[in-house]
Amino acid sequence: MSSASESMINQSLLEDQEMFGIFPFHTNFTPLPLGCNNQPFKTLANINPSSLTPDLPLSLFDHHHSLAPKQKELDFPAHFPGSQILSLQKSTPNYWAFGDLSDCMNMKRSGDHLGVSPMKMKKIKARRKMREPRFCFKTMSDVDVLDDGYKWRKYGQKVVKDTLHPRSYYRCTQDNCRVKKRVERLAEDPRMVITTYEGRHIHSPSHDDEDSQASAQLNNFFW
DNA sequence: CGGTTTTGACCGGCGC
DNA sequence: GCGCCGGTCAAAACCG
Repeated sequence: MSSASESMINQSLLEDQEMFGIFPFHTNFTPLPLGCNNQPFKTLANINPSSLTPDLPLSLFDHHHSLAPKQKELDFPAHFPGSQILSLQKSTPNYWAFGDLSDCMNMKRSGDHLGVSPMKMKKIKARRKMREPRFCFKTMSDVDVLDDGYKWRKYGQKVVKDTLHPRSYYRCTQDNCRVKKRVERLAEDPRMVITTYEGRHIHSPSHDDEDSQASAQLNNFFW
């Protein structure tokens, strides 16, 4: 095993401990709650709003129950007119259900989303510990792949059981950036697109090389 | 010609 | 074990 892969493991462990994300989305999408729990997602920001373009608002999220010292809550709709909060939920006091789409869906399917047995939850946590940070959300959209400012290469497509629409798998095209996302349509409502992100970008979005100071500033907070 | 998509094969985890 | 299933690989096709 090379030292490179060792450092990759260390990095993924680090990333598991803190999960921040700035997620850009266009104003014509309608983010909706996933429905695992009624807990609203906290929105946080220490970003400079003037660095945001009107057609590409950014949202900053923290999936921990405690806030990082320098973060503060932000009224998103007011702060970014035309944009909407991505509504994401946590399933237990310190665990976010949206962190894993399949768990989320399993809970939903069983009709018992709050009643996950402690044993199962233990398993889920153990498994997740080894994973990159994740979150997912659903939007009403005609297009499958939402423009989030990053460049993606498709590396797979799969028909998942009991769904009509295939799931697509994407990887960030940037060298050494291991961020992945998957996109699928909801079987119950094909107007809905579910996007799941996994990992954090090691770079800012590439809206084709107009690399500004602002994006460099934001770099630390990107996925 | 280089980057991206397509698509069947492959593989590993999990439940039985 | 075995089979199912979701995720990934990789060769070929596609495309600008």
